Amino acid sequence: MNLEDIAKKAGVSRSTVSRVINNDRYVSADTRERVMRVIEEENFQPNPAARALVTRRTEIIGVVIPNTENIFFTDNSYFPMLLAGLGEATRQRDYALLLWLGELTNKDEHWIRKITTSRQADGLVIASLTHDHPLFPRLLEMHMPIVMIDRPLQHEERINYVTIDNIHSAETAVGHLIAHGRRRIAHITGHVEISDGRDRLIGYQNALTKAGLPVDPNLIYYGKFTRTAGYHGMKYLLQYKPDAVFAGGDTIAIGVLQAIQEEGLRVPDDIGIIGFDDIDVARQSNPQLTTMRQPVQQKGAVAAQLLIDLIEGKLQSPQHILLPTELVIRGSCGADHPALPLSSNNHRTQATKGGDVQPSQ
Amino acid sequence: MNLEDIAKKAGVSRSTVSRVINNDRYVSADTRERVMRVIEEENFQPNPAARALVTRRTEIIGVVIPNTENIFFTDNSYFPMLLAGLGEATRQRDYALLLWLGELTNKDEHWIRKITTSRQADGLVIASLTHDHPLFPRLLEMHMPIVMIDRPLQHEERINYVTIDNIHSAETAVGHLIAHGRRRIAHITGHVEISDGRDRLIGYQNALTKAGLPVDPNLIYYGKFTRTAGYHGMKYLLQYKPDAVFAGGDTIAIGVLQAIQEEGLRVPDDIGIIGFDDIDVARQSNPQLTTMRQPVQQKGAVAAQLLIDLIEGKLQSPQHILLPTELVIRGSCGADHPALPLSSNNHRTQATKGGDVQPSQ
DNA sequence: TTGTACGCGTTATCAC
DNA sequence: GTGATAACGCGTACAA
Repeated sequence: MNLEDIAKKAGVSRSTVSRVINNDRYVSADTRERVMRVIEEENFQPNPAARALVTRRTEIIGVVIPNTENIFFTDNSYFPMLLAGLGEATRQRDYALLLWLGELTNKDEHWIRKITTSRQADGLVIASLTHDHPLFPRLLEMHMPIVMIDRPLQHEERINYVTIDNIHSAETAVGHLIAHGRRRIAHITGHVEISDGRDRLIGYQNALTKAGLPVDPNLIYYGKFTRTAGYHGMKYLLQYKPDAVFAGGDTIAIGVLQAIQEEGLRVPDDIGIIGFDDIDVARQSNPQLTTMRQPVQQKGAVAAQLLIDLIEGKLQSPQHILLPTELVIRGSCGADHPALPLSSNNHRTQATKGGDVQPSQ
Repeated sequence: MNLEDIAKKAGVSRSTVSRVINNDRYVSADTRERVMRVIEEENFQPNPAARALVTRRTEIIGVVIPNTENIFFTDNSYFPMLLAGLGEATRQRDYALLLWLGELTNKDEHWIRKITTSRQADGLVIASLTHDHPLFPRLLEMHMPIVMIDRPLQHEERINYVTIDNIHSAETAVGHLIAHGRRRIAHITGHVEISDGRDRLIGYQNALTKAGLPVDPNLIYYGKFTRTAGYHGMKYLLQYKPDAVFAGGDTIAIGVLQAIQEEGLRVPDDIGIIGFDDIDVARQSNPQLTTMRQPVQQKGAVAAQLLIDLIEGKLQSPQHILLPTELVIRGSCGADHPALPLSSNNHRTQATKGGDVQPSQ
């Protein structure tokens, strides 16, 4: 079935059918109806390849998740939620979603080339790209629009991205611990090759400095966004007797909690914990995690919308979007109410008491 | 850049370039080399739309996850792992992956039509489709190959699928509880509109019957594959004093554990638990979950491979593939060693002692 | 308002 | 071995 067949059945020419399908104004009401009827009858869909060939648009957006090494799909729910947001927005705009899951193998070159030069998508959303990934330099040569999730660590000014204010959010989190009397606050970082990891470290340092506290290198453990990193990091850090830990992510925080409890110490009494993300696990631990919530699903949705706006020429590059975060206070930090003088100079980051509609442990 | 341009640069005709790209035998060694050089220089990739238009193949497989209602992306890691497997296999075969995330909205009709009739993919992998989903009847009219993950509850004989032997696996799990002295074994099901949920229920009943135990309807709670269902289901079931629970999935089991511990009862002493899946959370609870492991990632990979084989005509429909499962014994069932006379008549399902390389709580 | 004719970039079928 | 050339199905000037 093609336009020609439909045209014949409806007693019109092929171009008229095309006009009907593309909502061209210059079609009389009853021709349109007649054609529509046939289209419905035949359950006809125009051939996307033929269409793409002439319009040079596929109405597909590509989503690249470059580093899959377990973390992405087993250790936490960050990427799944991102995908949910991306999928939802993509669908609303009537686009399709091409998913590229990466891995660091030898075939990377072929994979990268396929992603960047094959015109299977009209644009790309790229999540959590490390600045040293071979894909990075290729992005700059590309002809289609790109939106990165997380602030790129190079060429920031030229690249579209959507993220949160990691630095300030981390400052707020650590500031909260300080405000509640913690003095030896440790930090376990996520991947510092990604701005999410790096900026939270910076925010941590800022908070200490602003409070007149020393930044002790011994209290910083360079990890990854995994439970295992949190666990081992904490085991290591315990020798330096921290009274609180700011974890670069909730998954890390879960590992931290486990390590602390294994040593017979109490959370939050002996050591307070604050996580980051507010993903599922934050509510499933005992005590539940105090954490800096970021709108992960919304990040995905906004990224997709932005990309499509770029593709359709409704917006011009570069676009930089910051989404709001929120400190959610639960049991792990030892303050059952928000400290008062927090984040007064930034309207994007607010401290609120975290509700919990889920069953609690 | 197109074939014509490359041809000009290489001093040959367009057809020759096409032959080189498609590895046609009838090209002399040095013409091939000359053409290849130009292709490399220009970083040329043939236009997929033009190619698809004539070959009628996109080299893209579609992956449909029909019901997204949170569960898929926040409550457990089943679908992410499936996706990891699908992505890996797809990539190995040099295909791309088009992801369709569903939701039950009014726009479904449009969405379904787009999936089934637009030729953007050469075939479809469909995960966990409920038998009452509007997509189901449409599948049967389709012209491209389809592989379902999970046994379809209708037209099983006509549809390709890859799954596990849920019935026998559930029997083995429950049999294990029985062998260790449990007599009042409850069951919280997953979605029984999916074979994964339904067949495990059947296996549960079979095991009881074979052991001469009564099947008490009061001990069966019809739930979903979520932690919340497990939690509420268990709260409800406690009035009937079960001494063990077979949970339809690990996520359910986590909710069960939480509910039991909240009531001051001990696992496994007062109530034993066996889960299903062996996803991440199974090792993160205290006690860790005894569970029936299924190879989720492999399910995805095998489904993708099967679909591509079908597309390329290497295999004929229908194909039914069963993957092996394995009982992993940890702390929650109260048996620190496998019971002896289990699963003796089925080589696909083995009982082994579960190792744990992860830090334990 | 509708129809005609051309071009999009490939592959495939012929000749040579 | 290689080069013309006819599809593939659609959008879109341009003509009517």
